[in-house]
Amino acid sequence: MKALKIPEATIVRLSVYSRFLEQADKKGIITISSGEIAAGVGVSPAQVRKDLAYFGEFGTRGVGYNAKDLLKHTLKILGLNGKWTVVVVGAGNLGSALVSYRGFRERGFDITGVFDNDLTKIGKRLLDLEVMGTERLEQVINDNDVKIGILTVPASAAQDAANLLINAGVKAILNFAPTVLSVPEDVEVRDIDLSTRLEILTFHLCMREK
Amino acid sequence: MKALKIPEATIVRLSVYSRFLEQADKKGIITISSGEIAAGVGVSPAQVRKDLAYFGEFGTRGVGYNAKDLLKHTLKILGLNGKWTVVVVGAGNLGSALVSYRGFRERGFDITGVFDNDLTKIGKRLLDLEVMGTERLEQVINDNDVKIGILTVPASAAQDAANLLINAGVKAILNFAPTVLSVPEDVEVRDIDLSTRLEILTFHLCMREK
DNA sequence: GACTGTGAAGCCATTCACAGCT
DNA sequence: AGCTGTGAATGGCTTCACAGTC
Repeated sequence: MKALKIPEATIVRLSVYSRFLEQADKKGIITISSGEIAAGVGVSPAQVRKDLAYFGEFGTRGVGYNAKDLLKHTLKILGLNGKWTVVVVGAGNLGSALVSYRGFRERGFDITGVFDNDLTKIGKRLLDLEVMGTERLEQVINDNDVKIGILTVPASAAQDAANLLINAGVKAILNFAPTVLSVPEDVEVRDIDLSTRLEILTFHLCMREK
Repeated sequence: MKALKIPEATIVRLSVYSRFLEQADKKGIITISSGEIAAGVGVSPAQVRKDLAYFGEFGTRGVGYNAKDLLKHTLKILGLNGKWTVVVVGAGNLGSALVSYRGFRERGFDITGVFDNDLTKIGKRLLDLEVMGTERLEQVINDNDVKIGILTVPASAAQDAANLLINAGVKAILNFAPTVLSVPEDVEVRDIDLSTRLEILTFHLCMREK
């Protein structure tokens, strides 16, 4: 079992398999084959087997995988055997929506702080949290051992906000601001660029009408 | 120049180049090189040239690209020379946030309807829109020639909502529900799975501490 | 001298096909 | 007979390197 160079696409699919296995397990399914998983998530059976094989031998030849077992393995691989505390910087519409997003909690993510430096937003209540000024960012991050930050500030404020997070000890950033962040190489960044996502669709719509 | 098989990654980058060029143009920059674009968006100069070359010869050897010109080309390629009307299905926190998301309007996307079948949400005001019941979906889509739908409903409701959109004539769906949609092959779907995005980060955090 | 456009090379991910178990 | 695990083949994207142009 060698965990040397794993394709990012494999990790993305692993997350999807993991959720699919959760459902299967809930339905009482005991044994599941690569073909069944593949059909459920829309990839090829060979892809499922290859992806899993990066991390070990979880199945039984001639039989398949034990659903509950494989679920545990996928969660472990993704680092989801435990809670993660997360902070959100940017308490606009998007940031506020993410604080209430159930999908995060269901997968073990706990948002422990929301920050903004807009005075009109500070003090606003979101679920059981109150929007704080960014001067309290460092303290909250230290107190709760936060390793992950979500950035939902305007592009113009994104680099500054990222620097605050990084200085306070955050090691991973999910960036919704449509801008390229520069960060030290021990910090992981992934972007979610909402407009770009829509533009992929418009591109294809245009292609088709030819 | 033939536009036969263009990598999805190229389209994603094109969207990023396009936004970068908008900023450059705003700053009064007339001429820009592949190296400058590359530095601005974090890719290699060769990648920039290769991406652009899929669609034509936009530059001048020995000189570079005309910023305004190239901007226009990229927008045209992405289908952004004009407005796109969009509907949002699911008026929860996330759907509501997207209705107000400025990034969409800045790139020519106009949200013309928000729908839900939760009676407590119908009638709620979001900017200049009022949340409607899904029975009015088809009419709004037809009246406004809507080709794009954004899905922000729970996973359990996603396939039904997608079917409504497709039956009404929508040809592209941006799906935030963590589930695999089945759609006819003339409909484009792209997923944004927020939890998966975070899980990529936790995976890497776990790798690192070894 | 500087920079684009592009064929060729290199690299990485997916698919194939089959040996190995049950 | 059925299904996993995997080396080999394939396919596709990125990088290289240079000819072509200003």
